[in-house]
Amino acid sequence: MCSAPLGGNADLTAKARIRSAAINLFGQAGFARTSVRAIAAQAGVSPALVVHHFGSKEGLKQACDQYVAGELLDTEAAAYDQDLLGTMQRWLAEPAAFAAEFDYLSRMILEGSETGDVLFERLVDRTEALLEHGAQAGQMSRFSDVRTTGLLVALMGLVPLLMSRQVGRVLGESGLSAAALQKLALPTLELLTYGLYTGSEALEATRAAMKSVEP
Amino acid sequence: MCSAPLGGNADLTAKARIRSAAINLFGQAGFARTSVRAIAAQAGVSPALVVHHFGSKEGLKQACDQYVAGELLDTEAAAYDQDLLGTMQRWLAEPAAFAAEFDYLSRMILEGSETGDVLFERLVDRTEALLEHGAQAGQMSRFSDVRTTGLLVALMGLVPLLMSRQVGRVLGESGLSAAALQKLALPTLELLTYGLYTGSEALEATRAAMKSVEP
DNA sequence: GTCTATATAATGATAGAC
DNA sequence: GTCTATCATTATATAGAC
Repeated sequence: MCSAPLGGNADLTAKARIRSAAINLFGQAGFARTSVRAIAAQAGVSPALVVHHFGSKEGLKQACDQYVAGELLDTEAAAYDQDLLGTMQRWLAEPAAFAAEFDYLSRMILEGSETGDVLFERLVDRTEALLEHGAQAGQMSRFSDVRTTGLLVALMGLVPLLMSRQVGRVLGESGLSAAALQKLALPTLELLTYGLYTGSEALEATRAAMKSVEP
Repeated sequence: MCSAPLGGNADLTAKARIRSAAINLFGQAGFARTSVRAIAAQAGVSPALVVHHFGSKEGLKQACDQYVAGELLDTEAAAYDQDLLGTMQRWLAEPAAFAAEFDYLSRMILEGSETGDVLFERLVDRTEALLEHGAQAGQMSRFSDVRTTGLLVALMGLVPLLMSRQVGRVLGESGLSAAALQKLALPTLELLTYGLYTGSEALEATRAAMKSVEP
């Protein structure tokens, strides 16, 4: 609510317009495939001004990283301390006002920026804490390795965002639209509630296989 | 077994050496960040020869796509018709002889090549079939939307490969090593066996929330 | 702060000799 | 098939006027 969605750029300062354009283009095409010229063109300024404000293309990227990470953490803090998966899905359900930021976030995590790595690790931390809390409250299963399980659950929550193109393709939607999320919600909950296997044969088989290797 | 792992390149033809170098470098750094010159250098040939054999950088990429996809499907066919998740984990457990191909496969899926998209859709198809078979045999749960559940399970199996860097980071391993896979195996099976939630409250809440939106 | 003009380097691709 | 040499384009970044 406090953060202005991108899009109506006319009244922003040139610096903010450049950053906004960069978030858009980096998010759409990735860092390497996006030129300073293209960013300048979309922002309606000269290429030189981009460098003047951000030092270099790399500097611009880091500014974008910081900005998006900040937006994310602010909004996250504002939206009570509920689980992150729910929070993210709430954002995603919004009328795509934050679509550009989410595309950028996806690139940030996929293209290996330091800020993205830190953000991801924080997500795993929170998910792990969520699992511990849920287990204590009796609402969630107890797992032998909570850290790794937290990693897996965090990945499950994140992967539709990271692979929005393929998810959209399979579901017959364009990207991670509201309709696509709608289709994902129930199956995700079913899978997390019933599990995939009806019995523990697969699990026991894996346990046995691992014991025979590890002595 | 029938496919020669990369690495010992000395006895290959120049064309094969170029393709091998390209798979390595594209897999490590991505398509846009890898130059034809760098590929030529690693293959020990001139940049011009790369273009001579493959027409263009884009042509080289498509040749790599086809090659890796072919390797994958061949090996897949050879390894009886078991489930893909198991097959992939078996490959991944190999002493990293196929590491380059897997890095490339990851790029292929993440960077949106047509071949990668087709490969992914096939993976979802197989996973869906696996779910149907498992449900009929009584070994797997029945889901309201088998297609979407197949998508989710396929994503779960694929995501450690696609995010090997972050997974390695969190697990204290370098990338998706054999040790990292070892750490992932049991928690994955636990999650798929017990599910995350002990009760169906979360599921029912989602069902209710969706009914109130959809009419 | 913002521009035009330009330096400098790297890129993908071509021409033609061997 | 393979090379050297080179072209044309594009990239990031700088210099300096306004």
